[in-house]
Amino acid sequence: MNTIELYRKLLAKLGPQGWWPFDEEYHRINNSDARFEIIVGSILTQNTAWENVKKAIDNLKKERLLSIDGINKVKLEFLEELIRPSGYYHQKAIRLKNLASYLVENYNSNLDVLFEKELYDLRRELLELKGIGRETADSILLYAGSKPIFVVDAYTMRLCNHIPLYISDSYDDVQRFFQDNLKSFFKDEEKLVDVYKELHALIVYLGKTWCRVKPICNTCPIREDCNYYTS
DNA sequence: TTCCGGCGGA
DNA sequence: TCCGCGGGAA
Repeated sequence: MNTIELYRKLLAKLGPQGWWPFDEEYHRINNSDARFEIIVGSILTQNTAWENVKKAIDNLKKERLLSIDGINKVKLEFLEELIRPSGYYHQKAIRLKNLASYLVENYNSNLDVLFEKELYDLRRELLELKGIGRETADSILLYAGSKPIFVVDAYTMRLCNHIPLYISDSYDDVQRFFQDNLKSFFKDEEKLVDVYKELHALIVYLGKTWCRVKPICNTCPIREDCNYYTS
């Protein structure tokens, strides 16, 4: 079992996951607000079930506040109220407003300028912001910016240990492992970005459904390749 | 009760 | 490295 096989097997068994920006809606309206929505989602979903994030995003849409200027102008207390379903709403409201004001002041609310920056320069820059750690920064870069960077999360770590695919507790090491493997196989950068997007989504689904803290191995789609099940 | 597409602070 | 943050659904 290697990263390529993992990708192929998960895609074959589970199908494409339809994460951003695979939705037709995001292809159709490939504008700044759509990209900003991905950024907002990546912050709201921090340790939070996606269903709850959707409610928060719907609330923002309903109030027509799901834009850089909208978040920048809205009162903090009202923003908290709108995003309450996504949990941690005090800190997440502050994180959103920090980010929005940062985008207004430094990029004149223009995400195209933001994503023109070199990948790792921009990554360092995003990590400076309060409320954006490695996973959130990488989600923003990959899903909103279509930059070639692989998102690692708790599921990825667990899966790597169970198979085992690569043993490490280091986010950076696991990320480098996936990227080195996949980019040597998928030479075309656009394809590589799509693989990064899809594989992370597939791993999340796998982790949410089978490879949990208490794994449900007997129906897991990759149990035959996993040492955790076969031993 | 558990778990969720983490993060900052100490 | 551990802890608080937090609502919603199973």
